[in-house]
Amino acid sequence: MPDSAPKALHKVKLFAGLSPEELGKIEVVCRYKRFSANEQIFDRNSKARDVFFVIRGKVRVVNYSLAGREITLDDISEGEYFGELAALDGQPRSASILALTDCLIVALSPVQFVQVLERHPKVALRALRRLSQIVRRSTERIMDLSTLGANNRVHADLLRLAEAGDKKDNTVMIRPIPVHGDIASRIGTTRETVARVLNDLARRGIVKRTKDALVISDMARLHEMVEDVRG
Amino acid sequence: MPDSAPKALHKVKLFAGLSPEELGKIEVVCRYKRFSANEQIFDRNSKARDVFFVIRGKVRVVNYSLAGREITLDDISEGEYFGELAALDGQPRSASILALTDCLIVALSPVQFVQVLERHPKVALRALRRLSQIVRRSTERIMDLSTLGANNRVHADLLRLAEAGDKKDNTVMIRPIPVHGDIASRIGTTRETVARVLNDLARRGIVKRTKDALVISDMARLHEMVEDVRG
DNA sequence: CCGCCCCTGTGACCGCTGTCACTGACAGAC
DNA sequence: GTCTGTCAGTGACAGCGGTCACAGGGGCGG
Repeated sequence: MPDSAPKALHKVKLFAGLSPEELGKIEVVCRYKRFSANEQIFDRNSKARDVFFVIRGKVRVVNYSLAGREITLDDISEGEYFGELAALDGQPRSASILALTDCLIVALSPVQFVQVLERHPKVALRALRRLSQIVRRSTERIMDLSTLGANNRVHADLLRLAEAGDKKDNTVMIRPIPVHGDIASRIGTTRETVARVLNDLARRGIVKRTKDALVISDMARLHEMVEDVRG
Repeated sequence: MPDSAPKALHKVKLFAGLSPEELGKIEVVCRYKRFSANEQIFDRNSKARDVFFVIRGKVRVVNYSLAGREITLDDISEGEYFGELAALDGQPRSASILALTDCLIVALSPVQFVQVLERHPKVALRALRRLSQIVRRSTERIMDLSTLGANNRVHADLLRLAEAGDKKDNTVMIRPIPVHGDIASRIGTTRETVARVLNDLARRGIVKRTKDALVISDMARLHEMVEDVRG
């Protein structure tokens, strides 16, 4: 067992507040796994039902259209988890998981997972809140896809990225510079469209691309551009 | 208190398995409400956090774009509930609720709701499974919106409607006949597009409209039509 | 320092589909 | 029976944006 084995679970926010003994009991029934960047962790429709906790690294929840188009559903960071859906309802996996970086993951069987939830109401509540969050994000996305055009979706996505950036009044630095293809895959359009929109915004002086950051210099105007067409 | 007051909660599937006394304890802290068809039950972004159980009637979860376009997110029937998101995470409501028919609803405060979940792990698990189901449906929808054209989304929606219809080999009766505008609002397109697609399918002999049902006479072909363009 | 590969920028084309503007059916109200 | 409102069917049109095809550019391994 690798050095990181003992007490990897203390990084898992879902289990915050559990006593060390309780954590230990869970830990002994977990299996450790390592994945390298770009490795597929599991595939949509596969049969296994384990829940996976990301101890180190970052993974992406994706799905592919039959045409091969890749749609990003979510990114999952250290301390979070994935695979609950199948563990909870016994259905096949609803999406595929891709390691974005080298990862250390621990896997818990569905039966054990459910036991933990039953024994620790606080944990169950935390799981409920997380699913709530996912539902909220999904419905926002459905609204965007249903009511906005492709270029407004780019604007909306920039605003979302800006949430996580270095804010300062009307300007925000987004770092690292997002890859166009990634944005496209999140919002359901093409790399080309993203590039065109970004350049259009640059020409209007709303965003700027520096060496290592994407700078939104006029958040207010960006906001308006989304609202306008929604209206 | 109306005749339907005593023991309305036994209709709520979420609480299945609770003893009559336990149910009673929950029931006494509930408030009864009636709504008429087309009445707004609550609005997106409103501040109240109650969970609502549908005792009789049917409601629709909707959202409106700033342009006024109505997007249907889900329909909720007797025995189900809505409003959990806000109750769980304290955020504003993520969507509006519209009564489709006259309804009898009981409301439970967020605090009480959470207490029930904490005291009854089985109930919490059921809630988790329900959210899982919602997440699955949402991601399917996101995939459809991101990868399919408008008319293929109509095909896909017909297939979904067919799931709930009278199946018999290759033909399915869908009753009552869905209103075009409703389909459009679910899949993010317009009434006109739905009409055109349906008539196109009729001309090809794949669906037929009878007095009181929409008959899909060639499920297989319909399936192919979706797969083809996905591929 | 040379290739290579991944990312970006842009033009041309054209098909899908949303919008607008009507017509027509049907059903319930009075 | 007539009126009115809701739902359905269809044509014309234009514009968004997906697709294809290249041209750079910058970083990294060897």
